[in-house]
Order: sequence, then C-alpha cells, then structure tokens
Amino acid sequence: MQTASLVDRFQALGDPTRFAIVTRLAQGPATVGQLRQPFDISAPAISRHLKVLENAALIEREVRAQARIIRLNPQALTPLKSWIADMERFWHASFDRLDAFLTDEEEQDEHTKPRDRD
Amino acid sequence: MQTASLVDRFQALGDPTRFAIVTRLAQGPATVGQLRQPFDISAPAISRHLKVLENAALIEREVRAQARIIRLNPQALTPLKSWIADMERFWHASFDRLDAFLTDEEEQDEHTKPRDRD
DNA sequence: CCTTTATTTAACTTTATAGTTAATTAATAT
DNA sequence: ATATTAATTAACTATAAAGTTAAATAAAGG
Repeated sequence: MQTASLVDRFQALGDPTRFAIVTRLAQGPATVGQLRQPFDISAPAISRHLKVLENAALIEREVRAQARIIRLNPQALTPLKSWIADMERFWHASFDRLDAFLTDEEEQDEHTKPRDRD
Repeated sequence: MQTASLVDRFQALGDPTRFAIVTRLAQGPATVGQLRQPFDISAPAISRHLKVLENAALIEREVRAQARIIRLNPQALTPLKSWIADMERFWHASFDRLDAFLTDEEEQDEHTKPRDRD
C-alpha cells in the first residue's frame, strides 16, 4: 500500500509497541519472532502491529523460507521531517508577522495614546 | 502536563482533525471557535481534540475573556526531530555494519566454500 | 440582573483498536 | 508422509477513542 499518508504514519507510531518495534528496526532487520521477543504479547498481536506499520509504509517484508525479514523503510521518515520543517518555517513566519503587527500598533500608539512616563 | 512522551505526541498527531488543527496553528494562534470552523464537528468534539493536543504538550491555552487563545508549542516538535535523526543515524550505522558483515562473509567464503565455477 | 458568547463537562452511543485462543498456511527437516 | 517451525487469518472480547446532545461555567454587554 503506497497510499500511506503522514497521518497514517503518525498514527502507526502512536502506539508504544509499534514505536518500540520501529526503534528496534533502526539498528537492523529482524524476523517477526525476534521482534516479538521483548514483548509479553502473542504472535498474532505482533503480526497485526506489523501490518499497521506496513500499511503506513514504515516497514517492508522479505519472505525468507517460513520466516519474514522485517526491515525499516527509512524513506518513510522523510515526509515527517519535511512536515516538521514546514511547521517550524510557518511558525517563525507567523512570528515575523506578529512582530510587524506589534510594531504597527506601537507606532499607532505613539500617535494616539498618552505615554505612561518619559 | 509535562509528562508527554514521544508516543503521546505521535498519537496526538495520528488523527486527521488534530493534524489539521496543528497544521493550521503553525500560521498563528486562534480561538477554539476559529479552529472549529473548517470542520463539520461539534464544539465538545473540538474541545476534546484540543485537550489531547494539550496533554501531548503540542499546544498551549491562554485565557482571554470567555475565549481561549490556542497556540502551537513549537518546542514540542524538537523531540520528534531528534528521534527521527537518531533513527536515521542508527539506520546508516546498521548499513555500515552490514557492509562489514558481508565483506567478512565474502572473505570467509574464499577460504571455506568451493567455488561454483572457475 | 438577565442575555449572549465562548467553551467545557457530563452522560451516553458507536466504532476502532489491541488483545486473546484456535485454526490455517507454507516451507523445512526427519 | 509427517512433524516442526514461523507466521498469518479467523473469530471473538475488552477497552479506548471519537462523536453526539444537553447542561454547566464564566465573562461581557445591554
């Protein structure tokens, strides 16, 4: 599924088990069983977590005999980075606009309001 | 609430309405009513979305008469950036290890395995 | 003081998510 | 062939999440 949106990715990462799985996968591929090991959780539960991560395009599966090799799709994080960068860019731009606005107000005050002190 | 974890933040962003609210807030503060406007959703629903975002430390509230001014907490995005950067760092490190591993295997093969052909 | 405006809380319903066990699939190994 | 290993699918249960309407809070304005 390549129709994975940013929101899908955030949602997939918004679960402690899946977050830990992704973090684990950053240090290299693993089988489903290996990923399961640290958790006190059934095999089907892990399987479904991996499906969520796959639908979010965060991981990829490689069939290797009966096992599946799960690996991170590091490109999946790029849109998250871009979005965060955009957010910060817009945020700072909004501060610039606020500064301009306050400056205008001050200038106006100079003309309309009596000064508090001198 | 300052006990907001990374997972809490991902979870908060993993909903289309909340994601849109945060994106909107990047271009400046707004009241609850203004944030509600683009959505076909009741006031209590927005209120609860904002509570989720607040618990995730993604937004802050300022009381202004009956209204509340909602603003983004841009610092909340910093840990997300760091985590993504860590992930990529680990990921690349794991590639380096894999390279080393494959090189070792090749070298070993030279000594133990019979060549397929010559 | 009563009304309006802005938002939140309470109580409830519906749907989604995360978990379970049992059964199924599929590849290896005996 | 059949048993073992690895993972998935099916069927189900419990809890969480997202929505609703009605009532409550609280500040401002006539």
